[in-house]
Amino acid sequence: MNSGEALGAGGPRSEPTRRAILEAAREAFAARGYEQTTIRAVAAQAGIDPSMVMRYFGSKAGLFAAASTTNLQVPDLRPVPQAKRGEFMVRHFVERWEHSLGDDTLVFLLRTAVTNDAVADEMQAKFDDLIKKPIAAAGHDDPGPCGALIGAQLLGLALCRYVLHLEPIASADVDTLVADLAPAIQLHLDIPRDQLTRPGKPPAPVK
Amino acid sequence: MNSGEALGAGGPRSEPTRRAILEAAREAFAARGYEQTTIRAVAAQAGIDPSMVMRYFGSKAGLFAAASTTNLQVPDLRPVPQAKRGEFMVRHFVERWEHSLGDDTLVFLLRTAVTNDAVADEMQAKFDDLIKKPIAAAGHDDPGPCGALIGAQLLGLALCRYVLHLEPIASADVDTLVADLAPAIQLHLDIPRDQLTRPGKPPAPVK
DNA sequence: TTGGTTTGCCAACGCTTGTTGACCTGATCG
DNA sequence: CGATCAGGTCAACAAGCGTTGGCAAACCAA
Repeated sequence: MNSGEALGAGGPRSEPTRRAILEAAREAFAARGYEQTTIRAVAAQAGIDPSMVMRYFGSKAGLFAAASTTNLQVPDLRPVPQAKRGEFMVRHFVERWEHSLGDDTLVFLLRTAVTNDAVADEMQAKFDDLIKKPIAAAGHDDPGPCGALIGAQLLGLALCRYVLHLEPIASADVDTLVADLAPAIQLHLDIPRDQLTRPGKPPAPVK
Repeated sequence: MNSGEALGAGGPRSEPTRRAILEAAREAFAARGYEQTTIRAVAAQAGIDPSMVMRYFGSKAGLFAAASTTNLQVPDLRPVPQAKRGEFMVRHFVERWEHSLGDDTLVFLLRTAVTNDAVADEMQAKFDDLIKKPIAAAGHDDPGPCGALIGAQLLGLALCRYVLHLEPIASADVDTLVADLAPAIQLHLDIPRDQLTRPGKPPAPVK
């Protein structure tokens, strides 16, 4: 939209405020979702005036876009032996999620992706990078459907544990979770995909 | 809060309007979530005045509560042979979700449960009835963790297919989905749970 | 010291929201 | 026929929202 990034505050002296706003924004977006989060509340949490948020990020949407750029850590499956890749993936994501509870990135993304279609698209791209690409790089035949199935399972876990607080998943410890989910993930990595998620397969309606 | 349900319109002549409001409300809540849905929009869709919604349901929260009471169909696993129960459960839920796209109950619940804690609690109770109870009735040893894991997987599927529109899950046909997910569900039904999700197991920290 | 730029606060704008109360209308019933 | 009353409309309220423009103070280069 805008070419020059002509936002109000660009000087080096404004960095602390900028970071305070972003931190408050991420926390608020994670706690209450996009619509329910108010610029006034973010500004109050950051200890400055609401108009400052506008000067720094242009609009509420701009603030959200700035707050949702995250540095993701992509797992490398290649050195992991085939039979242990399921467990490795589950542990990788769950441990990252556990440690990122400070900045709330995951809940923040999940809460908003569900309400906001643009964020949902962005999340799809993110999951392609995070799941399908490593699977493809590890030499899997069909990373598309396989990655989607694994992604669905991990997202379901995240949803139940961090957003819905569904017991006993919400209060299980990490090792238990990994032990429980690893076989199912491994199954999707191992299973030969002769008849599975492919467009245009010969229809064989059971009913 | 109120003891006598003293809402404005209770006569039999108001039934069509009441149903029109509820249908419009479910559609709107499913499409846009709780906060984003306005009483004015619901009223317009139902072809009446916003104040009528207040007379019928008291408040926006009351409208939501009325719109979210649904009749769920609990699967009966007992006549299904053990080895086919995974496939049966996946098919049962996916087919119900596919056919309920007319009234949007599922998306409606998912969208709101993510933003609204009270709805999340309600959803947990609903999933207990829908998943854990049938598993327990079928004689499973440990329906709690097992049901939660299956629930997480099914919720992940629903989230990816109906809310996030994650490809290729979003546009896969039902039979493909069932074939893909059934083994993983079956795995959770079959697996012996010696070391799994139990509180108070001896801690064996890997790290 | 001077002068311009940056950082910030304040007060207000226009708008939408949920909600309310006064008024109309048409069916029902004595 | 006239009274009654539920079902429905209309206009307005107070509150909260994102957003804007003006103005004070702090900073830094000259």
